[in-house]
Amino acid sequence: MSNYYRTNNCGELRIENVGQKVTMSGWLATIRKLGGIVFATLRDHFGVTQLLIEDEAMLEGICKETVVRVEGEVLERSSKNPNMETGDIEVKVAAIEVLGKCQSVLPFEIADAPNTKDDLRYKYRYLDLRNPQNHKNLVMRGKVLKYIRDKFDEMGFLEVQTPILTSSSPEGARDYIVPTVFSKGEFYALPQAPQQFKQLLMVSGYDKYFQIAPCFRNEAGRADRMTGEFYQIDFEMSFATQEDVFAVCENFITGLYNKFTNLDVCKAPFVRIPYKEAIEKYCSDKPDLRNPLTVNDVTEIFKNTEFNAFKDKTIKMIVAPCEDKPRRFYDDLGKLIVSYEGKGLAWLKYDGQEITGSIAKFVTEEQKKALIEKGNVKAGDSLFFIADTKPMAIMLTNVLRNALGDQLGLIDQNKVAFCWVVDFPFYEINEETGKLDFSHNPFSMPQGGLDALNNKDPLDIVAYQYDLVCNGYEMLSGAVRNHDQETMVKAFDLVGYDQSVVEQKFAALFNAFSYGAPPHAGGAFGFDRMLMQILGYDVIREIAAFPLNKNGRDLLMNAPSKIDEATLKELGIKLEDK
RNA sequence: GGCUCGGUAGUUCAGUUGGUUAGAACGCCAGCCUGUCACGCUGGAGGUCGUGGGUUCGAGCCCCAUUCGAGUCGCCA
Repeated sequence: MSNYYRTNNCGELRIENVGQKVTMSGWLATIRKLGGIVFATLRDHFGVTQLLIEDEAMLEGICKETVVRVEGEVLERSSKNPNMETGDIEVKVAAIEVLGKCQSVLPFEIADAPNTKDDLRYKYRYLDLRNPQNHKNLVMRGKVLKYIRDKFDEMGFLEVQTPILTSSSPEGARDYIVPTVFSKGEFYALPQAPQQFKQLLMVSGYDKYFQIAPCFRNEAGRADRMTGEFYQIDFEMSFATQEDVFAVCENFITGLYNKFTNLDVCKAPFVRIPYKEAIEKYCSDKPDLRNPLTVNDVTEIFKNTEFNAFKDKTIKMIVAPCEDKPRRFYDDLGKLIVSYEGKGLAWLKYDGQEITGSIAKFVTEEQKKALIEKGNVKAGDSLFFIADTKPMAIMLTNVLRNALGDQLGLIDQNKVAFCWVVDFPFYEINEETGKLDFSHNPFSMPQGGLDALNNKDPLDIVAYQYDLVCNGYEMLSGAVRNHDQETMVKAFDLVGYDQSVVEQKFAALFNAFSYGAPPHAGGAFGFDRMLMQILGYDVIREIAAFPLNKNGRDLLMNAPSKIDEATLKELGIKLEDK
């Protein structure tokens, strides 16, 4: 492409172009005046090229980040810069034209953008994105999106766009609601996920669907969780089993990570860990398998203890090599546990001969022996104990395991460890009501089907429900769906809902299943979180073009914002006085 | 909604037990400088210390309230 503005972009000129007359346009990234001679750099989407300006007067009134068009000749540099792709050449400028003026004082320096406070960066995101590293992240996002579309296409999936304006869903997160002039007092909701639509597409016979789907949840964000809106790689397959889904995902995800990272990606098929085992072994349903530490349940060993802190508690133990760790190390871990509302952290040390430590005097010789055997304790190991109610003990032990792995340097940052967590329980006892409730997705298929629902203890039923976990992050959640009306009615019956409730709450899907639904299964990857990991960030907003802050505020466009009285009236909305 | 941390120059930060005129680096402006690439040197401008109260002879610093931001818990099937 060659036009008035440019014959070449700022990233492409090399030594073989020396002697050519060129025109280039871009932003003046740096200006270095040496007296009589000026070096500047010109930056665009493609790269950076050095300009040589022999008459300082040509830059009169022009400051950094001004958009200019320059004409000149490509020269070989007398002092080359091996750190620059275009570092062998420079363009000797014959003429400069200002295309876009710039203020002399910027809110922050472009080169230093990543070190600026986030709120300022997002208010001036268009400047922040000029920073070459930040700029590249968005380019990578585009490339990853293209890879995903190509790959799913290649695997036989059809991309279908499902509605953004839809109805409020009765479960899950809070919805964003949207008023309309067509019907005062009624509202659309933005989809939290295209769940029902994609299942309906299976009923329509599209066989394999996918979508890079915008999803909306009216909940506050976190460092690793987008506020408001985010994207899922959503897919569904007809006539597919759980294993078919796993094969598709493993093929896709290993290909993706191998193409876009230099990390050591574990080979497919990935380890499958039943939910129950994950909780026992790691105290987590999303274990970081790079962390070699595992959990021992030692409740039995302390069954008759006189130690008050352990009495009638669930007691979990982690054994970790902590030789040479100072007292402070243990105290800080204790503080961490307390910050999660734990009572504290008990610990012991083993030197090969003796067991000592904070709670040693409360532990009998017999118990010490049993602990050493149970935890396969070696000289130099420390034993950490969490004693609490069962749910708290599990939560706290997970915190402890992650902290130990991190602080003892046990986690290989170069590795990508995937695993499937499978066989999630279908039902659980609701903590508040004490009644039976769905533990996850009421639409997933209970293993054993109708027969299991009729004949098994509900708490023993597991679902064809699965999570793909990567380095401790939940990367995908999915299920084999329940596509049978009778089974669905029974599933809801067990938690006390009669058929009318199902018909009412999930009318479209329930009705559709009465017109011939294929067995189907699928899932959805969290796209943003995946990309964050691929690009090596731990703040998810970094990899979105124009992110909301954690409170859902768009600092650049100033959204959400008030709307005028006339519009409100048209929508039939009255605001409460504050 | 709870808890923790933070808001001082355009930016990133320092600011001692409360005590003269609130500092540094980078950036900006001016001058000098012909091979820089984090150019260099000299000088200069730039601050309602988030906001509102209070304590005190005196507050960037202590107290109360409030607001904004970050992290986290709740929440996110």
